[in-house]
Amino acid sequence: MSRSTKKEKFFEESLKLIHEKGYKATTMRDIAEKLNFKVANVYNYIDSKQALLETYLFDISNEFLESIELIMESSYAPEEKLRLIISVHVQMISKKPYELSLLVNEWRNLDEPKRGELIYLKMKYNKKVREIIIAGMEQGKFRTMDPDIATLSFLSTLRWLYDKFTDKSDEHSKANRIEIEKQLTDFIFLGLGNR
Amino acid sequence: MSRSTKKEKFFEESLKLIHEKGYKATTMRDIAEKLNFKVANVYNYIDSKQALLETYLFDISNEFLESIELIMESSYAPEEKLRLIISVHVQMISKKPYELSLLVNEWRNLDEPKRGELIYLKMKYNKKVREIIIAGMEQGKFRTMDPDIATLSFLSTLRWLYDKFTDKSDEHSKANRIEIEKQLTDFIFLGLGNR
DNA sequence: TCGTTTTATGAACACATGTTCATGTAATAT
DNA sequence: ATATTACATGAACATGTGTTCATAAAACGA
Repeated sequence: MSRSTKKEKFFEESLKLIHEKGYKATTMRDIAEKLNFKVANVYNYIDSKQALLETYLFDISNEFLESIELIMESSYAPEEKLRLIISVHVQMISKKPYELSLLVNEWRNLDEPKRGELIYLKMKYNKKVREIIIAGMEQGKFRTMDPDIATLSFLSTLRWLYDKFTDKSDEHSKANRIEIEKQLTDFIFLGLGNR
Repeated sequence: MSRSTKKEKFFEESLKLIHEKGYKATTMRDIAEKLNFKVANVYNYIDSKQALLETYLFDISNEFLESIELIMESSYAPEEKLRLIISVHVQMISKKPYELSLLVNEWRNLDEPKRGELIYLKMKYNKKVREIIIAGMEQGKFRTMDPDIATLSFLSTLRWLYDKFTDKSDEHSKANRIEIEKQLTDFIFLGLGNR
């Protein structure tokens, strides 16, 4: 097993464990056992359990924020911006479904002050989406509706996607990813209704 | 403080604690402290921590399933059925937001076999929604799209509502509840797009 | 008032868990 | 071949946690 692969394997397996059992329910001994070594050795890979969680959450959060900031600063129209956001989400989820799962489910297990920092990042992200939606309404491109509910609904639709990619019961190809993006975009802009 | 109120208070405060800290992170001592008594006394209200979680999760699940079964067995058209489901969700969430939060976030902390049982109930529910959506598509009332994505998106939009009702930063009246239901229904059937 | 139920407590136990440390072996680089 | 880095272990510690038990006030119904 090559050099960096060992550390990668560690982060990969730990991530999956935390995803499936939850952060609090996953013990350092669980992680060690999954990797076929003893507890003490875990600390050659990471400083603490808390640091492990932080790594996953902030890495993925920052990656997300960078994307949305680029989109925000572009001159695309609101509708195009939302399309891009959907696209980024689907790409991200197809590449890092377990990280996304943690971001949804485990952020509150962060200790302060990291917890506050992450909440701040999340709020920042939500506000940007909200701005885009409001802009779209003002330009008459989106239906006029409560901006909070619109934002919440939009984001909710994207949040649960990781389910489809962490679920081992079926396989997903790249072609599938593109199709999912289309399906989602249609749902968000057109809804379930027929015309 | 009257007789049953004491027990009610116990379940109410425990519920809020678990909602805000998470099941694993909430200790029996936390609960005792919040209610101004000592740990041992907790066991005069509930048999075990696990039993506490089970109570919340299965009560709310069954309540949900009863509703959807009535809806399923009715002769309403698919679109009306979905409208009813949305309505039930919003009502439920406005009445029991914390229970709903647990159902979304804490089900995996159940020990087997209860965990499996709850997953089964959830799948049962999802399948029924899926059936309605497929029926609607076949009757040409809904846009034709991937039924899995449609189902997932529909449910996702409803799942996160508890956020709005557990968030202490703003107040919610009954009037608000009706309006939220309308907003959500429109989002789901019409999407964000203008016509 | 007396018996019963409800509500409460301190003390203790058994076990799990995050972490440290001193030490050892295997792999790699120079 | 040797120095350095990566990977691994056993043992131990401090603390946290769910739970039990014997017991006692307090509240309540008769």
